[in-house]
Amino acid sequence: MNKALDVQFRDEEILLSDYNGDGDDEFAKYSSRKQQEELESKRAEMGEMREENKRLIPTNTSTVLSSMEEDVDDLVSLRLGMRSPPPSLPIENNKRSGDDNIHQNIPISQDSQQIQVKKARVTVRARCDAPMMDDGGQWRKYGQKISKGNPCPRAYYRCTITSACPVRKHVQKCVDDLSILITTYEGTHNHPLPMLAATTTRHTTTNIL
DNA sequence: CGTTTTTGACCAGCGC
DNA sequence: GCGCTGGTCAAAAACG
Ligand SMILES: [Zn+2]
Repeated sequence: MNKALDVQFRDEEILLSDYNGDGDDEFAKYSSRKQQEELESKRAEMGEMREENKRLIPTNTSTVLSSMEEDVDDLVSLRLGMRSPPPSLPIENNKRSGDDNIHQNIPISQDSQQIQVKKARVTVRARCDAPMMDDGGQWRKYGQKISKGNPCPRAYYRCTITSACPVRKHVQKCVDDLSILITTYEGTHNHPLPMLAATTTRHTTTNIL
């Protein structure tokens, strides 16, 4: 149908590299969410743009292509659009009321594999001219550096929705296509994210579905 | 007046 | 040990 979007989707893969999982559940959830979000955006591009979506993407058309990258190992293989729900892992959705669900049940060194699932890292490649796309979150820039192999500087942001949110993100222009922004989210929020959820044809319920 | 951005300083890790 | 690089801090400026 609408091939439209003159945007050339390079590839739509979700890039998700996860490192230690301090609560992989959360991480997974987060990722899913993020992906979903991205999907929404993408869909928006597709033409299903809804007001809410518009809200997310104000003035720039951003094509979101996510890519998946398993750095360490495939501890978690999340796939956009086709998530495989853990068989016996109901995940209570975000019952983060306590917010510290803490991973007390960490699978003890799974088979001596590297247990480095602690920090979630989600990289999203989006096409947009604006210096930064609005993902619906609140971020405070805390630094900027010019990397060596890149003409463009990299900006560092930190989540300010709550005072103690460990989530950081940094955006950088792609070297190949200056029109593409690479946004990398790192960490997991410890508070409910506003936004998202609306539109949803699906119930707001947290999904996981 | 509170918040965010800007920007150089500062620091830790790494390679030599 | 030294210098380079990437990442963060923090003071001042810029905004609303
Ligand atoms: Zn947050």
